[in-house]
Amino acid sequence: MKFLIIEDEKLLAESLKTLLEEKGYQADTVYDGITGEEYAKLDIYDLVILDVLLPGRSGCQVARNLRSRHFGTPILMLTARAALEDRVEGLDAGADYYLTKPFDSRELFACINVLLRRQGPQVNELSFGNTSLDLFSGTLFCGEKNLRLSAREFDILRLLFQNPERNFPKERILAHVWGYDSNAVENHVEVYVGFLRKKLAAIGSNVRIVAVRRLGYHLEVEQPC
Amino acid sequence: MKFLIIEDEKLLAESLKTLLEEKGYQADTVYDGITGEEYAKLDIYDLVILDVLLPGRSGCQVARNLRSRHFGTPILMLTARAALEDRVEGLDAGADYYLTKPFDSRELFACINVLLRRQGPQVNELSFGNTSLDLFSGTLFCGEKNLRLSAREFDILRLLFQNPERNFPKERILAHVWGYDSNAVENHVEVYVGFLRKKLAAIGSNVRIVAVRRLGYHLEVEQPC
DNA sequence: AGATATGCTGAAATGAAGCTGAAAAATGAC
DNA sequence: GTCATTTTTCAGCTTCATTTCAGCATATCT
Repeated sequence: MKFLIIEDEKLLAESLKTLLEEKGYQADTVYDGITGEEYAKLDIYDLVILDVLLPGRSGCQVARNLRSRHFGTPILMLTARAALEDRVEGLDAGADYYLTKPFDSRELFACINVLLRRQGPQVNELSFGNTSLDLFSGTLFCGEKNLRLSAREFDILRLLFQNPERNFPKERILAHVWGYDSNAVENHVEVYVGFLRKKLAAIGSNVRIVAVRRLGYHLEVEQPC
Repeated sequence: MKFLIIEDEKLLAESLKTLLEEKGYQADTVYDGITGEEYAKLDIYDLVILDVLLPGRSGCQVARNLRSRHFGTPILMLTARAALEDRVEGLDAGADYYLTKPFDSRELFACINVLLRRQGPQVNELSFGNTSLDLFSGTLFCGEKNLRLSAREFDILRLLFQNPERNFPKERILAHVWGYDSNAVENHVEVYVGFLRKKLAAIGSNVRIVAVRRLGYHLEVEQPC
């Protein structure tokens, strides 16, 4: 679970990061709107904490830009400005919750829980075709057979299982699984897709990982002829 | 779109109902927690507006009971109690937003929009005629049939679907899809338009790609003769 | 009508994107 | 330390989306 904190008061940003890390979350901090928007666009975060008053580009503008590009991650907007107009503007810009400084850490965590909870009920198993992926054990099930996946294999397959029909470019898989700043190359994804295809075949799954050139990978259920 | 208002101040409940109906929503009002919970369990509402201080059963208790039964409808909690403890308790109980009375109607609608915005699966598509283009999967849908597009086909058709009636000169399509500095020639566009016309026909679409000499391509819905 | 420009199409060539097997390196358990 | 497993690297191979091209069709102009 990884958070992005966009907040120019470095002291507050760092104390937020510390708070989150104490709860076992990861967090990246950036200090201006333009950089923040770049980071958010990587689409590797589960929640964005966004200040309104920022150098470079206002939080509202950042939210609007992101939402216009169908950015789906929850945004928690944070600000000292309590005026009604600001709250309405923030929410209309695409924020999912508006919290006024100073706030209590319990309230912050209550909000975070709400936003993460709304991401859909906590499932512990994803299914597609005749196959399911156990999220706790990282095990692939198909009928009686099952197979343990390695960490990387699991991360990739979970991403695909979450949106089976959607195309995930290698670039995005790299950012999601290896991290945007890693020096992993696209061939890593190809190799792992190879591993996963073998494992799917080994348990007799009818799920296929299909490559669409330049657009990425997605899942399909094999059609019986 | 139907709302449930659980609020014991009848005056406020009715004015909320009126406000919502002015915006074209339907709303039912109930005045105590126990009845409210019964109504909510019908699971026919798109959003529940829930007061905290209620006769019969508190709003927090209602929310907790509902959430423990996997009640998924968004809950907007409404109250005069602004204390931190109350906000945290309300959110932890399962509310999705906590609004303090007195509130402005603009703020109320901003919240409602936030809560309704997140409903439904993440679908992102452009439609024209009887056909739609899924932007996540690069798939063309028409009735039951669907077809995946290649990267270039997808880029071109997305451009056309974004402004169906507008003419796009080949030169502009080249710049947009192949890039300004590419050495692609106009025949590439012609060839791809050919591919796309075949695919549109294959799924029975009534969308035509029409060429206007010198002006470019645009979309039209085929008129039945 | 004839000439010219523009758009359409099927088939073949090409090359970048993706695949694979094997080996090396890293990690972690014991 | 060993051994097993996972991850990374790499070079050669395959394949299919893209490109190329030649010829045909249709619109526009003189």
